[in-house]
Amino acid sequence: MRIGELAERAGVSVRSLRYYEEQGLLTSTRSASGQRHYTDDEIERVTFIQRLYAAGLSSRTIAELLPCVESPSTENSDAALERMAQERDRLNDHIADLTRTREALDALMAAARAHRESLRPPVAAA
Amino acid sequence: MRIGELAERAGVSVRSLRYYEEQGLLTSTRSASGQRHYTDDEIERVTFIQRLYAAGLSSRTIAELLPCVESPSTENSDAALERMAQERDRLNDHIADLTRTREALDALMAAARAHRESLRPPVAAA
DNA sequence: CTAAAACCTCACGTCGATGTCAGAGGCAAG
DNA sequence: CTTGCCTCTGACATCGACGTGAGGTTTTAG
Repeated sequence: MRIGELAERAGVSVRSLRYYEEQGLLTSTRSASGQRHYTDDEIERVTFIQRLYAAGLSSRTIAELLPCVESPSTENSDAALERMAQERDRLNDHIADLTRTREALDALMAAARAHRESLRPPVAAA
Repeated sequence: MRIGELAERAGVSVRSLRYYEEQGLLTSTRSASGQRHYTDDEIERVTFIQRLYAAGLSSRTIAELLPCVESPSTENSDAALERMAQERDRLNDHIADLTRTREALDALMAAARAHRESLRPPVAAA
């Protein structure tokens, strides 16, 4: 498929796909006229890239991890696996932090609701 | 305390504190010469602001929520509470997404390790 | 009193993932 | 062949939370 179709099916912009290629996250075969062509597998790859971006990884970091995804355990595997564990730990810490923040928001909302109910007469719970 | 001390105790830069004030997230009393002064309470407020930034909220969104923190249930409380619930939900979704990503990373690491062990002779687990 | 350190207000620089525009070529349908 | 849509490269624009430096005042330590 060509770049437009991949973009639509993966739910990203054409611009982003070209950017991923520029960053070494994605490859494409070129037709004689220079147009990029992709296989269906690339859809999954793109969504995974998006997932890593959403997890706060940079292009450079993703580029370090993806070879490990492609071909498990080549030469780089040792370093890549360590890098991966490191990013997993960072992500884990981040999740814990966000969870605490969510709890803080919950507490604030509970306090606000309680305060409001202390003002209005306690009608049947809406 | 003055801005430098608050910055150090809250673990942020002086620049950030001025920026927060510019965005309406933080207030300060000014001395005759124009220097900012803060109370101990502001430390907690700043760390909470940082927490919200880490949760992916923008300055503008934080500015909408903080009044609700300051004085629970003023006039704005109804809209602010809804805004808060909305952000909590967004955060919740984000946490779920990150958790899935963490699981994906775990799976990848497990696969890489398994692949490696299938090559090297199964020595005693290091 | 004096020098160092902290503070003030602009205001421009940065970084990373994308948007967007320009100018040119490719490809299928009528 | 032409019309219209897709694609190409290249390059500048954007946005948000700061970093950083200039140029000047205030506070503090000796």
